Amino acid sequence: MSNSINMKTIAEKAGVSVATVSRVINKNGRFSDETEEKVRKVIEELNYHPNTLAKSLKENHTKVIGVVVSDITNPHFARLVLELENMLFAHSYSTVICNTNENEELEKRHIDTLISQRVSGIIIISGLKVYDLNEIPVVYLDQRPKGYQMKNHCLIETDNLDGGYLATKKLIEAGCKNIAVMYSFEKDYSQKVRIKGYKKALKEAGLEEHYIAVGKISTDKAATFVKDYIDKGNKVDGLMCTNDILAVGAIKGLQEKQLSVPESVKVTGFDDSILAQLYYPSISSIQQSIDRMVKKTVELLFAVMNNDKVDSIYNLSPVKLVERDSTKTTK
Amino acid sequence: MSNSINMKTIAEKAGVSVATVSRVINKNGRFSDETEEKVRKVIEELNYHPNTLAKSLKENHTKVIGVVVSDITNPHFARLVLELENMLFAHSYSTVICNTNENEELEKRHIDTLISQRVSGIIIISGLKVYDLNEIPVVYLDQRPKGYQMKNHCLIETDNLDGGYLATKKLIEAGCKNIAVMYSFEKDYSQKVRIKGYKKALKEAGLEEHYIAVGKISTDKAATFVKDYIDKGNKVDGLMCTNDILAVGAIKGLQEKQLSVPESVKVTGFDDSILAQLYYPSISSIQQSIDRMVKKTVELLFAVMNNDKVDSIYNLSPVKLVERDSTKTTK
DNA sequence: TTGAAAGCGCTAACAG
DNA sequence: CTGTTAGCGCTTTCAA
Repeated sequence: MSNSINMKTIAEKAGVSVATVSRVINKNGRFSDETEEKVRKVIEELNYHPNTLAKSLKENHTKVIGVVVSDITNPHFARLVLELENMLFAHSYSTVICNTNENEELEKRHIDTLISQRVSGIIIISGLKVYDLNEIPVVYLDQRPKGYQMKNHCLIETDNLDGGYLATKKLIEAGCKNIAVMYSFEKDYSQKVRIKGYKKALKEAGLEEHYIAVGKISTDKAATFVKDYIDKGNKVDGLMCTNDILAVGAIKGLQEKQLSVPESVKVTGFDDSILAQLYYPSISSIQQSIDRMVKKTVELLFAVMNNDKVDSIYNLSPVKLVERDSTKTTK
Repeated sequence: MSNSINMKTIAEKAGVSVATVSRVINKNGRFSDETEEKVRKVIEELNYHPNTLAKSLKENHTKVIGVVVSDITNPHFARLVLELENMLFAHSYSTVICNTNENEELEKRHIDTLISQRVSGIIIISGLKVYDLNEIPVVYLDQRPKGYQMKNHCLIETDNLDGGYLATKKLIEAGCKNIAVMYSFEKDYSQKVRIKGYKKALKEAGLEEHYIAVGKISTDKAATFVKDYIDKGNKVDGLMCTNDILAVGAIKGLQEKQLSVPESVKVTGFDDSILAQLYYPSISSIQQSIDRMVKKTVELLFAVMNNDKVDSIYNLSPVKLVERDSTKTTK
């Protein structure tokens, strides 16, 4: 083991009992300044680190939260996880991050491991499915899981409807007439709602709907499918993509078809990730309130953990459109 | 606590002793098929998850590895962490990921927490400094820490010298005569060595060295500093950047100065991250052997954990140049 | 093949 | 203010 010195060692060296050592470590009062000093000195000298395992076993709760995420290399998820980890750490909680690769079997194993570790709570950013861990609090973040029920499950999500609507409206305002939506046909809930927003905006403008379905989300697929679409003789001058990765691929594809962005076709992304900021042309994208969502998530999780009363176990965070070059009008 | 049913519950329900339950769970033999079936059935029924805390406390070791990383949103680090997590999980280890924001105080707190959790080992990707955790094995990955000593510390790193050399050589071969290196002046060890490679290549070609130092790594800073450099009347037709983020910023800056890439200036990045692949123009970049490094790291860590003999506690992983548009010759 | 029981390091009730 | 001690859930030795 990493360390065989324990409270008993400290107690003996300091000439006190283990109870006293425990008290000073946990600042539980009931000891004199003099005693405290003695104990602290020994702890320092021996570079003692209390065993969290034993503490948790005894206290019947751990200060660790499990975070289950489908793909940490997706910049949007990475941001979410980073902020979660920071905020949790500030509350003296550790974070165990689990990557599922969108694999159900793997996700199950990860969750079992988390349960065995007796984590205090779990945050799930994968949208795969709903879990009934009765004893252990779960908050779903950003991705609405299959089987979700408003009354039973905690969910913090983004206003995808408004996002889809705002993005599409921007294209309409920029003068686009043939506006298609590009999405992955492995449609998760977020995408569905974003598409709803798209429809709503088109309807208001009296325009027709057009769809470009892509396989698994990747820039290559997006480029291929948009080229196909063009080859089939379809007209597009506006393209609402359900995320930034698709938008990047779409622009690549359009350019290969000699359609310049934004001159010939205007494009919007979703997530306002680093891709949208850095790509050339830079991509107008829907920005989510990451900080707000993370804050809400942690608050809700802690509330459930403490059995506090909560106003609502659901929260919808607002979005805004960040305008960049991909939707510039060139008058 | 998440679960108050324990081995005793299972034992009673199954009409056996806790020792037997433990044996079947851990497949330790010494029980009949009949007994096993009984026990497994009860476990299933009660949806029992053994308490890892108690197990670890008793066994005096945990199956968890701590990973300390300076910035998970850096795509290069995200890749590393993802692969580590996958590989560790395949070995039945959990991963606790800690983000330090390059903050020494925070890193210290994180490491203390990991020690208290009695993690079996720690992988550090931050380059901040060397830690002496005597009892607990540490492997430094990708970033050589300050105070590193070949004899005492485990390190898996990339051949930064060759990387810097290859990138610069590419620029030379592409006909560049005024080749500058752009780096962050918060120079970490990797950057220093990449710059060494740059010098080596220039020397071979009999060219002069030029430096553009940027503050904290960011695209904005990179753009600003490169514009400054041009404004001061300096000539550049080749730019070796010590990472992809700087390269992206540099290209932005050059373009704003009406210097097109690669026509007027050729640029190389480092890390071959998604930025290099997606940016327009796409950026030639040095690719590291992520999979190999991760594999070596885990192997080394486990070897140290098991007190196995190891050939070497150091490993240098090869790099290669991935050529893209930013260094294309336009003859 | 099985069970009883000690003990991992810690906290907290209880006694002083 | 301080110490003694039971017990958290598990593994493992020892005995049967």
